[in-house]
This record gives sequence, structure tokens and C-alpha cells, in this order.
Amino acid sequence: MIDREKFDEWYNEIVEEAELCDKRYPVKGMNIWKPYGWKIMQNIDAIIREEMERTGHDEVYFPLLIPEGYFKKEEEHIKGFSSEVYWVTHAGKNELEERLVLRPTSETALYSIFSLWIRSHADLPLKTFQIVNTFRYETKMTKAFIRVREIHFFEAHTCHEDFEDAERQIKEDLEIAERFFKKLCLPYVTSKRPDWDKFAGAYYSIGLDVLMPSMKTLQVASIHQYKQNFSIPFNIKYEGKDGKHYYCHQTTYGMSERVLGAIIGVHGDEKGIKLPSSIAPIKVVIIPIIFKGWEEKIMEECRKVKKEIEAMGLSCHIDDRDKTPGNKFYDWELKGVPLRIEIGPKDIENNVVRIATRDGIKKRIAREEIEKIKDELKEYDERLYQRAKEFLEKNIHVLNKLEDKEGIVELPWCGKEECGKKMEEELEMKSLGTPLPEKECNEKCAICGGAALTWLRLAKTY
RNA sequence: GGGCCCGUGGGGUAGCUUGGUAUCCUUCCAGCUUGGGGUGCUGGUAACCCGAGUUCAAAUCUCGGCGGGCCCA
Repeated sequence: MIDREKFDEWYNEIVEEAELCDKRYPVKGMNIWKPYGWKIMQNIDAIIREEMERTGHDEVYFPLLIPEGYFKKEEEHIKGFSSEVYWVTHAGKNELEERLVLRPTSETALYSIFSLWIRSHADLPLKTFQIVNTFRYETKMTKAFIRVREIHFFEAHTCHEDFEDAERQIKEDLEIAERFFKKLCLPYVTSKRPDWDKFAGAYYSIGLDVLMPSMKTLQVASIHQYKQNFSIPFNIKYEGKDGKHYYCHQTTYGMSERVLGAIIGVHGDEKGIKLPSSIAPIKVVIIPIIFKGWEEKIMEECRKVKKEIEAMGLSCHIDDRDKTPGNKFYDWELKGVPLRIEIGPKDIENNVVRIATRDGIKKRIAREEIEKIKDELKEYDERLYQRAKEFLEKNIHVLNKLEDKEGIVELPWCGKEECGKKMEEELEMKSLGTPLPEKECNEKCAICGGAALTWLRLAKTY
């Protein structure tokens, strides 16, 4: 893992060196996805699509532009986003009759139409999601994948008959997140955001945060219970079995390329990024070790091995560029390829291949036991996860009074906004919220000394 | 929202104070050589963010814009 002090500089350089993105596009906060980075993102999307499929969500794709009238239907929501939306005001030379916003998120677009789609209880629950670009005019400090103005956004939106069913949905979302992030080897903490920091328009919000080597947390997912806050202004009603009409209860679950930012940050080292095998575009790279007179023999062996690996369902690439092996090693380490295979004359003579995992384990395996690399990848993923988990756990500090600590702190809290804000101020941290699942607290509030109902989690954040 | 620093070949830089011929490393291309952790040699391509101003002359000085990085709210 990268040192705390060096992290921000390292991150800024590595995203370009590993060919994830190109930051030279001259619009602030809008970077170019390079082919390698985009493939990784697509692989991440594929995992979430799998999860959506598994849990009965249907994919939709709504338009990018939202009419002002739709956008302004829910008051809190507009308040939260009005300062950061892009407006489309003209078409050619003509001013538009009704202005349009570039979606900062899609509630107002979807819900205006959901009110047409939903007629009866038989239409519920309605479970949808989309993966789209959204636009937010963020503050000055943009950062590749972490704070961008054009966001690659996953958003699931659901409608339910009642509050309880919406709550069940949130439980399901938490399970989805657990499976999803485990596949990415990313440990995180789950917190119920304090009221003053919930999503614009939400009844309550849950945030999932990852701890980066800079000791700042990065929010990688959010789950919101809307109750009827949107269904009322958007008039999303259904006819119940009793023939009466009721407003839906709604939830959302959102994630973005921040997930990639977290993977880069949490797993990276001095050599470059480390990709979990679940999302690596190339899971195995073969480096031919060529000596004079062996060229054809070595290449032929490499091609055979590649075929066998692909037959196992693993993407595999032979690096036959005219460079020295050492050069190629550094190259693929920079890009985070989980497993490298070297094949040279001695290996052919000894009937073995040499393997090296991205986290530094080197072995020889017998040529006929090549299928063992599957286990090697599995163990590699597990090591990535465990190392990251250790780091996270080591840096969660459960305290009973204000104390300067790096990472995440948990303090006894009476529940008053005033005391929570005071903690933020004193520690120069932001509150993440209260732990989920709920954690009992028998201490006294770290600010007012009153009975603490719960813990407040705080950290420096991105 | 307020402040600070920065912008020179693809990447990293020197030059800027004191205006005049743009330095070095790396990458890239060609050839030979080498090949089990950044091989060596030769040759080649390639740059002063944009605009305005001052001046005989601007990478260099002034102003504005755009972009990047950081600190504070």
C-alpha cells in the first residue's frame, strides 16, 4: 500500500501511467476513458448487471435531458442540486421555450414516467436500474474517477406498495453491495448518514465508505429510502387490492466510477495498480523469454499455454513485443495484471512454467498442471481482500472522548445535530453517520456528556 | 465561495530574475545488438496552453481566459 504522504501525487500519476484515463481533455472534470480503463469499468458494470439480474431488476435507459418542469417537482431535491446542474438553454440560435437540465441523477426523469407506468399493486414492486452518464458541476477540486463532472453512474430505482417492502429492498441492496464489493476485494464500512447530510429529498440515506491510503474515506455507494417524498410530488400512485389509491414507497441505490478509484487506491503499490481477477481485462499475461535459436519453439509453447488458459475461461495475452522481459514485467505490473507466466528455454526443458502473481508470489508449476493457476488467482484475490481489510480495521478507532486519530473514529453520540457538528469541527472531520448494523452504546456523549444513544462515525473524506 | 502555486516535444524537465540561437532525461520510429527484472550503440520524429498588450524583438515582462495541483470555508 502507498504511504499516506505520497498517495495523492501517486494517484494522480498512476491513473494515466496505467492507461486508465487521459486527463488532457481540456474540459475540467471530464477525462477520457482509455481502452484499458474503460474495459475495467465495463467489467465492473458487468458484475453489477449480474447482481441486478439475479435480484430481478430490469435495465432501462432514460434520456440525458430533463425538462425544467420535471426537475422542479420536488423541492428539497432541487435545493440540493440547483447549484450544480448544467442547463441547456439553446438549440442552434434559438432560445428554448423550456430549459433542460443535464441529469445530475435521474429521479425526476424516471419518476415522472413511473407515474404513467404504475397503475395497480400488480405493477409493484417495480425494480429498475440504468447505467448512464450524469453531470454535476462539482467544486473546483476535481480528481480522476473520484470527483468528476461527467459521472459514469449506476442507479437502481424501485417502487413498492408500502414502507416495509421498501425496507426489504434496502436489505437486499445491502446484500448486493456485500457480494459486489467482495468480488472487487474491497472492504468498507456501512453508515446511516446523519440527517443533515442525507441525499436531497431522502427520508434517510446509507453510505458505504472505503478507507484510502491517504486516510481519507471515499464514498463508493449510497442507498436511499425515499418513503413517499418523491411519489407524492410525482404522483406515483397505485390501486390497492381494496380499490383505494396509494402513493408508492421508493428506494434508490447508486454507485459510480469511484469504485474504480477505490480499487486503484486501496490495492495499489509503488509498482502500479493491482486488479482483482474479477475485473482484470487480462487475467494472465505470458512473457516469452526468447533466446537466439529458440524463437519459434518458445512462441509455439506460449501459444499452446494460452489456448489452454483460455479454455479455462481466463483471458490471456502473449506479450510478443520486441522488448526485453524485464521491461515487460514492469509494464504489466503497472497495469495490475493479476498473474504473469514466463516461458523460457529452461522451462521447456524442465517441462514447467514460471508464474508470478501481482502481489509478488513466484512459483514454478508443472506444465501438465497448468489448471492450478485458477487456484492461484483465487488465493491472490483473497490476499488482496485480507490485506485491505486489515488496513481498514486497524484504522477504525473506537473512542469515548475527542482525540486526534488518523482514519475513521467512532464517538459516543447523544443524537443531537449540535453535538455531531461540534465533533466535526473539533476533529476537522466529516461525519459518515451511525454504524450499520446498529451498535449499542452505553457511553456518554463525547460533547455534552448526556446519555449516548449511538456512535457517530467520522473521518476526513474525499 | 476565498486564497496559494503551476502550464516548454507523448511524459518529466533546464532556460524566465537580467527579453535575442530552447537544455537534458525518457518515450516513440528505423537499423544492428541484446533477451530469466528497465541491454547497448547509431540515426531520426517531436515543444514554449490560448488571446491581447509592451517592444526592433516575448518561452521570458503586463493583463485576461482556459487547464492542472494544493490549502481554507
